[in-house]
Amino acid sequence: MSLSYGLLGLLNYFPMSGYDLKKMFNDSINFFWAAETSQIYRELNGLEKKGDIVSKVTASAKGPNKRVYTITKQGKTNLKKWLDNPPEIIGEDQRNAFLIRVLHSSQIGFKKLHPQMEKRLLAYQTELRQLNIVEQKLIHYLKMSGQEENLPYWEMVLSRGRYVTKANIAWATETLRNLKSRMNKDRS
Amino acid sequence: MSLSYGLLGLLNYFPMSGYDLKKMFNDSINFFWAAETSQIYRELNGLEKKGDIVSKVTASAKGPNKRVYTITKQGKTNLKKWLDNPPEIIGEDQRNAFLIRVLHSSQIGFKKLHPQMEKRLLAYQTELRQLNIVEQKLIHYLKMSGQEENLPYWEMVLSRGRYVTKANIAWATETLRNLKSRMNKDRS
DNA sequence: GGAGTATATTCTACAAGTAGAATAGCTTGC
DNA sequence: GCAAGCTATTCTACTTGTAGAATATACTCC
Repeated sequence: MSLSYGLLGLLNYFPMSGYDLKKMFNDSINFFWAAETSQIYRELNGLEKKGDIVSKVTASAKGPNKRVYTITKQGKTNLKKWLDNPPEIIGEDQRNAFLIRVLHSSQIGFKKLHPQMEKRLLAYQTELRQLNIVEQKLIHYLKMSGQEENLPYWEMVLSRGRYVTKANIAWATETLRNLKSRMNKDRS
Repeated sequence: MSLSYGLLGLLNYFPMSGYDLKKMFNDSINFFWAAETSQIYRELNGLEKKGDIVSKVTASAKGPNKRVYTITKQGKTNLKKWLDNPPEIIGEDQRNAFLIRVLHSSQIGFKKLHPQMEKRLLAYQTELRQLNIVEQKLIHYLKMSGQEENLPYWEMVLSRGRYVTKANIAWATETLRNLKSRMNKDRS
């Protein structure tokens, strides 16, 4: 549900093929919602069947023909309706496989958890740098397509990414200190 | 995969029925991994078929017979093996339906996003309070079952919850200010 | 003109998650 | 004794996500 509206919202910027959409998706929504290519195409099929988008095969500038999807009037209405009617409990999945590992790490001990946490910290730091790169790309996208009105909303989402990533960095840093001091105690 | 090891790790504390497990899960892993009852039972079937756990029907203290699952030697080995061999990229899903809404909210405008954000802030604040309650419950669980060695790991996970929830609170607070000032500009 | 790369979509199979109904035993209180 | 409520598990149907193979066109550089 959320994914298909995420895609529909992007198609509301301008018509795109599945391929284009996937690329745009990778630089944007993908930061808070993962999706394989095959799933994106499946969602597009669903949206077309539903009547929220229509498609037309068009020559590509540099490749085989592509199927370009355009949002319909119904699609625009449905997008707004969805945005305007959030469920009582808005899903915010905290699904996090790493935390399951941490939780059960008494089975391997502080010493073996430490390098895993170090790796995680590096990943968080990379993520933070990525956010800045993505921001530049997005501003470019939006200006190119006369979508500046969307900029503030993208900034809100990016800001959230920074807050949470920084929190993760702070946590990992503190936990590494904690792990190290516990490792030293174990030795004594 | 992650879920089944999450459950296996809990069963490593002491034998439990699916029902008990679900209750314990709700007060712990559920904070960073959601699962329906039906899914937990399905995972238990899978784990038993695989040989990581065995079950035995036992009289219940206050209800119908229950099927109590016990981790096997193989299960303990597999749990450790899983913990000791994290994938190169450890999954940390940021799947967040609310951010998809924010991203596309130019379609409804700042004014309609504001109350949604307020609601979200309240949810974050509740979450923070919940973490403290859960912490007390968990300490109780662990002490009751002589699992104090696991306490530091639970504390790490809870600490992460606090960091991220506080980050969300800070973000929502800032964004609400932002939305309000933009709403005022719109009026002019 | 051939190899490599980017473009572009489809397909299959399976795993995991969602949602809730259905069934049924046992206890407690009236 | 029976209704309410907790205990306990199973079942069905469906949706979404994961993973990657397969197919094919077109451009680019050598």
